[in-house]
Amino acid sequence: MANIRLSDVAKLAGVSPKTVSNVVHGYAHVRDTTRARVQQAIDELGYRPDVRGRSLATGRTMMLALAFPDLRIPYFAELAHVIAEAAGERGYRLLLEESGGAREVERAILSADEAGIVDGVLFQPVWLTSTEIAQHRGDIPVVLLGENTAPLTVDHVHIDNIAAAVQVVEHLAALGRRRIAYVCAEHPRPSETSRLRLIGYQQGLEACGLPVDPSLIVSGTVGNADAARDALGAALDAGMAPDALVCRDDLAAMGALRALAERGLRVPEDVAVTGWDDITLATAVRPSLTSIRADGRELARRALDLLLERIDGFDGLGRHEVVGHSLVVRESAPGV
Amino acid sequence: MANIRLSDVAKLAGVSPKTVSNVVHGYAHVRDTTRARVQQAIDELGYRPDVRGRSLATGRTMMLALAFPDLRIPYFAELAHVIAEAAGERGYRLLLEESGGAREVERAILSADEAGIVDGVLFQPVWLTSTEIAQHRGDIPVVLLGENTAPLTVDHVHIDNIAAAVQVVEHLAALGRRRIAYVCAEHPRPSETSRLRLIGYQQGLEACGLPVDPSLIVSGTVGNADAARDALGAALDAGMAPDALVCRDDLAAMGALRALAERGLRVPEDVAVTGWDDITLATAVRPSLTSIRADGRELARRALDLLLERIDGFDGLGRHEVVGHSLVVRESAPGV
DNA sequence: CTGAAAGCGCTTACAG
DNA sequence: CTGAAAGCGCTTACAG
Repeated sequence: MANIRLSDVAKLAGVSPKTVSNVVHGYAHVRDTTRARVQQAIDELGYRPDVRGRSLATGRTMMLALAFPDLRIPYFAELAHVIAEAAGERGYRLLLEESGGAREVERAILSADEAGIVDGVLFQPVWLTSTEIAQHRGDIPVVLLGENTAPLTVDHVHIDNIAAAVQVVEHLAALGRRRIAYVCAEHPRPSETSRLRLIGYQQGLEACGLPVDPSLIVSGTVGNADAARDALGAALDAGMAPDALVCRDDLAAMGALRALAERGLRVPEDVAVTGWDDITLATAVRPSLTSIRADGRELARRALDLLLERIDGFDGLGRHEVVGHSLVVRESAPGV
Repeated sequence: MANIRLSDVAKLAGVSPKTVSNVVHGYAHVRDTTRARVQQAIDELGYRPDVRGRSLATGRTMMLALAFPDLRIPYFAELAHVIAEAAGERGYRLLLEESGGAREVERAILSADEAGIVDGVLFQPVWLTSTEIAQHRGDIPVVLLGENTAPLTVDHVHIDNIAAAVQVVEHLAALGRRRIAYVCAEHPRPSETSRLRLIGYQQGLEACGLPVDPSLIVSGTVGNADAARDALGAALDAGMAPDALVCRDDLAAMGALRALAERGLRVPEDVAVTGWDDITLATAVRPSLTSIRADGRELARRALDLLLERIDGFDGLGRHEVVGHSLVVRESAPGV
């Protein structure tokens, strides 16, 4: 069963390839009778246009890549969903690429040794430095996502992590909490995301007139609830006695919830807890999580707009856009 | 900055396109000096082969699609991760397509009105019937995932849902539980997945000599922890008094945990709870979830093997393969 | 409003 | 071991 080509349709309908193409793309200025004849030939043969031919001819693949650490981390899966949806609305398919949070994979993603797969890349790096990013993927447009430092030449969309962290600390301080710990800080070197959240945490403490106490910083692996549970558990057993926890993300918060419960500490009565990302399951755990929520749809919209402008030829300096966030208050750290 | 083509490399190296192609693909039988000269030209020009040209010429896109309901459901995100990894090992990229669990989108996925995007499709349908599936996607090979009924002509990989559900019930019965409820059954019409799990649930009860009590079936929306919490909560408030819960999936189990805790019921002392899928977060909640775990890597391996055989021209009847599963015992329904 | 020709970037027999 | 030619399936100016 050989594939049916556009020329087969043209032959059957008795028109030129160009006319078939016009009908397929719904161009105006095709005589109605001609259009009907072509459409009938298409239906009769079961013709389905081949995107490779089109792509080679137009130079566009109508496919975008989204590169990020790991699909198994709920925040990224949910982000991918939103971006795929937004891309679809703009006529683009979305190809997901997982870096595994590995520096060399991130580098490989940017230096893509094959061309013609996607028209542009949305990239959320963890480890790549600004300089490395500057030498990007052939000449495919790239827009950076997340709280990294972006080179001057590259577009970048993110939320204000520092402000969000300050907000979290202020919320906890307003609840009367004084010994506000941070869980987990990556060890030994924090990612840019972690760094900004830590800065905001410290800034928030200072703004509230609370002492910054290094013994309240819990180090540990990020992106893993069980690791957070273990790290916090060890800290608690070693005598740390916080009355609130700023968790780096909701996964850490979930692990923290376990560690606290296992030690008979009540949330929020004894220890208030906040998460970050507001993943779907934040409302499913008990107590439900107070969390920082980025405006995902807005993030997707802005990032895509910037990327499509690049694809359309915009060649100016990198744009840096800040997307809104909010503190969603739930049981784990209720309002006053 | 026009793209560099293979012919540019050929010209610079002073060889034919064929030779460049040979070098790019690492074919043997290219003189070493020639290879070196070509490689130097490639590096010098920064040549990156264009996959569309290759794809058009070979007929292969080296891309596969994975179609399923929703990336935001942890089980699917984790499945996608495993399959993407396995596909990568075989030299294929994976394109994700979300159906949103909508029948018409599922149909559109299978009848794909564009050709040349992927070489084959891994498809986990929710609503499509066997007959509808039989008329599939142009002539692209399809392998079905999950517990649906597959047409005789289509390959199919799944776990034994009925046996797994029986196993769950037997585990709970061995703990001495007698009033084992099921959460949630889709209302009004269950998906094939739900149907099989319900059958196994009933079969398990009968095997254990326990009465099948329709009042212990909680109906509700699937794939949403909060919906499960509300549905179970309403049932409990209406007087249902189970001593164990077979939850349709881990999300339902998480919702159930909340509903129980909110009513002062202890898990597992008062009510034992089991989930299904063994998502990563199953170990993060408290109590951790006893859950059915499909062998995901095996599932990915078998499904991909079948699909690649089809792509290579195998044209026999549909193969149906059953992949292993296990009951992972944790706190929510411990061993005896 | 429609047609004929060239080209997008590769690979694949077929010669040599 | 390497070359020249044709073809994969589309679209895009350019004519008419």
